[in-house]
Amino acid sequence: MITKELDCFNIAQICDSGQCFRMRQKHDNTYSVIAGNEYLEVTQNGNQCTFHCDERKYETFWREYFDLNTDYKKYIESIDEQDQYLKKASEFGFGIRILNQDLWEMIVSFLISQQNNIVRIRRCIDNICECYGEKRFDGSGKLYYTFPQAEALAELHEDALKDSNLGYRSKYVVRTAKSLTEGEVSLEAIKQMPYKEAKTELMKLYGIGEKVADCICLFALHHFEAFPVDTHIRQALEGHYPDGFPAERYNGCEGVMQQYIFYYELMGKKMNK
DNA sequence: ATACAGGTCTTAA
DNA sequence: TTAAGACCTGTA
Repeated sequence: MITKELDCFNIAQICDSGQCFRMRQKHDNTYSVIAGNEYLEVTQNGNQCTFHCDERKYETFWREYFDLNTDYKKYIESIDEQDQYLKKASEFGFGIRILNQDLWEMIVSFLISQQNNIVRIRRCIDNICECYGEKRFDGSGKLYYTFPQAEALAELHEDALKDSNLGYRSKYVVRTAKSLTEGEVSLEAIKQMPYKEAKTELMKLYGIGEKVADCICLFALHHFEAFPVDTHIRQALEGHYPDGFPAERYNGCEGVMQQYIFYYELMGKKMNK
């Protein structure tokens, strides 16, 4: 177990920010997450964060995963004093971080996310992990499933994932898996590309449009200049930025601001009611 | 009941 | 180039 005192880190906010669909609340202050081949539980009390793993795993995997080398306070402090809306949003979601998640997993996750709600997205991803992923046990015997490889999904019939509750998105995932295993598009190449090139390349995949491509760029490739615009963000922009979001001012960290806004729109409203 | 979820693709003007 | 329609399914 590793305990750290962390600023701008709140596991509950990260869990609810809708970028990782394999993170859950376990108990009051404890959350679980599955990433790559690993399972982790995190307990947080105030600034004290306990990672239930050994130091080596923390240093070689989870530190990078949670983006703990990045100073988010710097981004929050860079917010325009005049912009009360963004200031409130960042105060509300001060502990959000942009995770470093697996590229293939984010492609599938955000293909599924379109025109969908977060509860069902989670269920869909659980389903395909249990159906096509591999069984694993963590140190204390806890069973979990890894995210399936592209090869496992590429061989399916285009409608096969309807059984996993994907609906019409089934063929998007299967065809995309095929494109990747056949080498039509290379994930390793995409990882080396700058933002705009990577986005263009991702949009060659069936079912990936501008919004989903931006989510993938932000959550897997760590391109902070990506600013995904979905229905919630569009509403917020119409209400608070009639002349457009001041992207120039937040050049290079638009995606971080997007997350504060998204979380504030999603969770802030829920708490008002 | 009807609209809407972290949209994209297809088809027609 | 733009705009309407279709698309799975669950929830409020």
